Amino acid sequence: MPGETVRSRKGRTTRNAILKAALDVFSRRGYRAGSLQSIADAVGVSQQGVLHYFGSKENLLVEVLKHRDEEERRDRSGDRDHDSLFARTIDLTRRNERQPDEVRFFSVLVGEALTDDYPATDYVRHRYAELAKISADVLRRGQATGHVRSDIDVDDVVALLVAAMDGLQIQWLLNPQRGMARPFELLAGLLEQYVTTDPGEDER
Amino acid sequence: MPGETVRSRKGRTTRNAILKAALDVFSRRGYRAGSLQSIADAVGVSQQGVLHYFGSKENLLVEVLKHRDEEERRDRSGDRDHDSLFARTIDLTRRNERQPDEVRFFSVLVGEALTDDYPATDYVRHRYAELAKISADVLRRGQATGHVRSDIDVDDVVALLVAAMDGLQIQWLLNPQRGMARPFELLAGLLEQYVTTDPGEDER
DNA sequence: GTCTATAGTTCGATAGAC
DNA sequence: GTCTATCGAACTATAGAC
Repeated sequence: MPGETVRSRKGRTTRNAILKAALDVFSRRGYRAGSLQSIADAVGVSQQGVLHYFGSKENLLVEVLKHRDEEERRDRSGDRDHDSLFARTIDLTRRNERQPDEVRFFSVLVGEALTDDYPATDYVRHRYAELAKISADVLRRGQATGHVRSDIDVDDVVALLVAAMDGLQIQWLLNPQRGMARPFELLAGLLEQYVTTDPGEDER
Repeated sequence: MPGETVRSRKGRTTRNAILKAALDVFSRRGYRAGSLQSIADAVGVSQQGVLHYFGSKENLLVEVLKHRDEEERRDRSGDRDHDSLFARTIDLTRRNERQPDEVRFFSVLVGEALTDDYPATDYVRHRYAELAKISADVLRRGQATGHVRSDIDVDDVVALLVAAMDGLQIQWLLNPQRGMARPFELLAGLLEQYVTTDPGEDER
């Protein structure tokens, strides 16, 4: 049925255009202050046209998050297993510096997720938990193979690494002149040394 | 004129009650989503009563920020000059763990400040610039007295320190079980060592 | 699939009585 | 200093025509 195919193709592209516009609007205004009308205007449809595809504003946010998750998984697929956690995270920082809209989208989202009655707080919490688990597992594998000291608190290291990335993103978004890379590489270097070096003599 | 005094006293306490309620509402809902009505309800006045004292919602935010700045200055007044930057920041972290509402207020505010047309973006930018300047100056004084290595980038160290604090606050607010102190003390220890230790032999 | 019309809220702000 | 009344704007969502 050619008619069906054409209609569904058109729906697809419009749907994708809405997803892209929604990311942009939510990035520039946040979810709460970003209106369906402004998203619709960016795509060239009516506000009701947006709701036709996604049912509600909240569901639109959910779909934007799913879409971003998929694209992130694609970005990360180039990660090499033998790279250290810190080398991988530096790569991520460099990639992020090339997509400020996506970084701002998440930074703004996290801020809103700290407030009450926010539809994506559970998503954000889950996202942090998952990222911490993946990162901690990398370090634990290093401990198993003897590449990482076994007397360090892996969770503290991971929390610090993730925190630095979040905080540097904020500073970078507020003042893009200074990049994120150098302070982050400073931390990565210190942590790399910290997790691999033997403890001092007083510990043995 | 006793009448005048009584009236003005009443105004003062109501005004302060509004400031306190506004911090609470903005902390739990953000500035944009936090309504004057909910602030008024918390104080026990009408929405117009709030506007009587502050003129506009935006001005109310400005006054809340001024009020917080003063209280912070008071908190910091106990800082001892001979403490290192890192010791002072650890103290700040511990103080912050005792006032989650204030921490959330600023974390949410910073997230909103990343969006367009936000009335406090300049304030937030200025706040970061000032904090960075004060912190960098402490390290530079250390360089002048020989306590801090002179071949390190002070700005990178400060950016990293501030970033870690911001990021750990986010994680703590999302999941209060794990405190901020331990990962932050890990960083403070690494940085303390980094800024004071001599460079490796390859540098001399 | 896209539109118009519109319901139903909520919000910040102004005017003016007491 | 605090209130009631009210305006005007913005927003999400539903109903239904084409």
